[in-house]
Amino acid sequence: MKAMTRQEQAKESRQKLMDSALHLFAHQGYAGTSVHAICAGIGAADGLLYHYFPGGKGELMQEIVRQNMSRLVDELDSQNSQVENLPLEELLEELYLRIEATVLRHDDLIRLFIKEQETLKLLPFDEIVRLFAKRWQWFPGLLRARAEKGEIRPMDFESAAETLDSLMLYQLALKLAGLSFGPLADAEHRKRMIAYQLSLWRP
Amino acid sequence: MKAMTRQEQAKESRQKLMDSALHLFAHQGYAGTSVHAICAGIGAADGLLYHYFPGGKGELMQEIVRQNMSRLVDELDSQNSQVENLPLEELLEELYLRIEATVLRHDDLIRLFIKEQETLKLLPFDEIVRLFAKRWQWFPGLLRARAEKGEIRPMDFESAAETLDSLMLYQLALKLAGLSFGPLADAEHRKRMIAYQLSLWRP
Amino acid sequence: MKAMTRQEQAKESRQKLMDSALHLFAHQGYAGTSVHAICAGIGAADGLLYHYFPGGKGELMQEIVRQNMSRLVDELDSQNSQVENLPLEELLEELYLRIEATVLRHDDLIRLFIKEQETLKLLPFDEIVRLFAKRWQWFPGLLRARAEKGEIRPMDFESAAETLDSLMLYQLALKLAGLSFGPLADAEHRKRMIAYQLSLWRP
Amino acid sequence: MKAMTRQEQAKESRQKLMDSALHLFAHQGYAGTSVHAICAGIGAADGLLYHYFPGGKGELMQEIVRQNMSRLVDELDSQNSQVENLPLEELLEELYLRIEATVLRHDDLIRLFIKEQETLKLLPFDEIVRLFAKRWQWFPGLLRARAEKGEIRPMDFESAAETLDSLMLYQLALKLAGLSFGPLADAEHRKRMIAYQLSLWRP
DNA sequence: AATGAATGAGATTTCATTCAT
DNA sequence: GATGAATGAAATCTCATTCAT
Repeated sequence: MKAMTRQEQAKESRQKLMDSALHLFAHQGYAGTSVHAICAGIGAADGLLYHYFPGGKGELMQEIVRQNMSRLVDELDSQNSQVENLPLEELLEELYLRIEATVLRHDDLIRLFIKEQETLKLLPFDEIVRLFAKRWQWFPGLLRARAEKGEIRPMDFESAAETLDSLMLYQLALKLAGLSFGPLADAEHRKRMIAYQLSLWRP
Repeated sequence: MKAMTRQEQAKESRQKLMDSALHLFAHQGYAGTSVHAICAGIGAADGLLYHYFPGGKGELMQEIVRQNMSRLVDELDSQNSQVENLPLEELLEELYLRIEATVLRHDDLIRLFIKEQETLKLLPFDEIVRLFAKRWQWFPGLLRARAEKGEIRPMDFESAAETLDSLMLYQLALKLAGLSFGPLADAEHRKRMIAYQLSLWRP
Repeated sequence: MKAMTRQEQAKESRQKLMDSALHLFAHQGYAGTSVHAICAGIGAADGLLYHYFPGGKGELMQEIVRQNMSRLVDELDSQNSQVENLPLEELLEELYLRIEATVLRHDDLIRLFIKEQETLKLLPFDEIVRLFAKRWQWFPGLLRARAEKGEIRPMDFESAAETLDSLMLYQLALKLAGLSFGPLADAEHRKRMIAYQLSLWRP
Repeated sequence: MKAMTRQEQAKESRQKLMDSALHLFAHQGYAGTSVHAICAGIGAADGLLYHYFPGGKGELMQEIVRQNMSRLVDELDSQNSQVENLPLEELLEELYLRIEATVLRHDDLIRLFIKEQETLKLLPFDEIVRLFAKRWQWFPGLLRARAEKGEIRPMDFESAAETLDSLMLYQLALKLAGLSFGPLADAEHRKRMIAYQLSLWRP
């Protein structure tokens, strides 16, 4: 391993603290996580946290949300590329897999939002609204395009898109909760659900 | 107010403590709620909690989950009566409204489960599995019956039922989270979603 | 069982409380014993203690010491009768056995004195000094009488009596402490110790 | 006062807490001593105790017994050196004075054992049995050697040693209890008791 | 950059005591 | 005579935070 400059060390310690804290906050909640636990998690003394986050646990929390949220937004933003030409069946499957991968990669952040809903107030709301608006335009548009090609029949594309989104998110929620009996849980079931949707859409 | 025997008063105090605690736990989390806050919530001294729950906050939590869960199960159990003969459109609307009413009535319990997922371990799992199994039989069966009457066309009824359930629960989740932009949120939108589903199902 | 008058019941409850408390005080100390434990010990509610001892735990303690101490003094007072004519060997054995029986009968009171030495201040000191003075006269006198009869040789009878007393009390202390390896613990050992003393005293 | 490293200061704080606690436990009992009193005793905040003894009062108690007991054992172990050649009279006096000095030096530990007999369970029993065994060999052996030199007559040396031990310990117990009227309490009395024993032993 | 001793506010818990029933 | 619900003061304990090293 290369020797580290002071600056690099500092950056690493800071990041480790944030990671340790995010994990603990996600699983035990903000109030349920002690500064001591966070520091012990990276083998450091309690005081160190205040070196990097003079505002204490609260400031640490804010930084965590800011940093991780911006990563998540970036990822979601570049999510829909290069699927538009797939056959519809594969496209739906691919969409789910991508969301699932993203959600699982940001596991702890999402758990944190669920556990501590006040943190939602820390979020850049414009950003998020923009994301949703984008999707609500993109997904129905994609379905409409397929209808125009005759692949599926005309219908209420917004409602169709929402139905699929709800199915995916509901499924992911079950997964995060550790409940295994949701509809899309395994490939088999997922394919069946997709087939069902497609059968209804077929012209 | 009627005169109360001492026993009744005791029971009421105990119940008030549980209600106060459930509300606070649901909104601030278990670790974020102090015994003092719980007791102050009913205008009692801190010590009283230990009179009724010698095991402290922990025992109180368990009792809350036990009691409220059994109420919720009872309610869900008797949920589907007297809807079977409605026109399909009204039936779907009625189903959603019933679930919504139940969920909102058990608002705090459900928030508690979401915030403190460990509490799920306190649950009577057989009971819950039974509930789900029952619904997974009942709902597809109902759709099948309608198909036999020619009201809708034949299809994968299990998948159809799951799709509707996911739509409803996803929607309720958004509602609990205070996010207003979900598909079924207002009557208008709800009717549109239902119309969409029915349009696909129509023979 | 005969029916009890109110008065008898009251007396019995009061006495039961004192017994329960003495036992607990003796084993867990005054500070380590809760009013609740005392009452639970006789299957009564906490409030009852204040019915009989309005001064609370403190008054109860005083009453206990007063009552039990006066019983103990009475017993010690009538302790030395009818031994004076026994052969010396039997006499010494008998003396020990009597003290032992008395001490074990007042087990809890004595433990209480040991644990809570402040309680000694509650004692009627004249009474106790009188007791000791009496014994310090009686026991050496008895030995002197035996010497005059030629049964043992002349010596410092006060010191001899003290030696024997220390032996007996030391032994009893070990017994109360649950330590089994003291000199007089079993009959065998006791006889040997007595034989040793007599061998020294023999003319 | 010399400058102290942080480590030394920490050690000292820890030790001061133990000393403060031992003293209070010995005089007011474990249950009768509050954490606040212990900390106030060294001018520290209450929380400090938990820094050094995360297990609280209980752990502190254990550590106290462990540490002080091992000191006491060490001292008792090296107790009998350089007395063996004294004239018997001086030897007996010296033996008592040594035990007395040791006991008074460990005053608080011994009071603690007396007050809280459960602490006896925390002791290293092998160690203690070894100590007693050692003394039960040494003391009678010493008397036997004197008999062989013709200084005293032959007798049951074990019983003789036990008698003396009981006399000494009984005496120390009275002293600790603050009762002044025991046989060895003052030099005068002590000499008389020793003279009495020697008079019996003289050939 | 990092430590961990020390603090003190506040959380949890225990318990003697009161009093209406 | 007896109960046990309720109180509130004090005890135990936790924890975020500070700061000297």
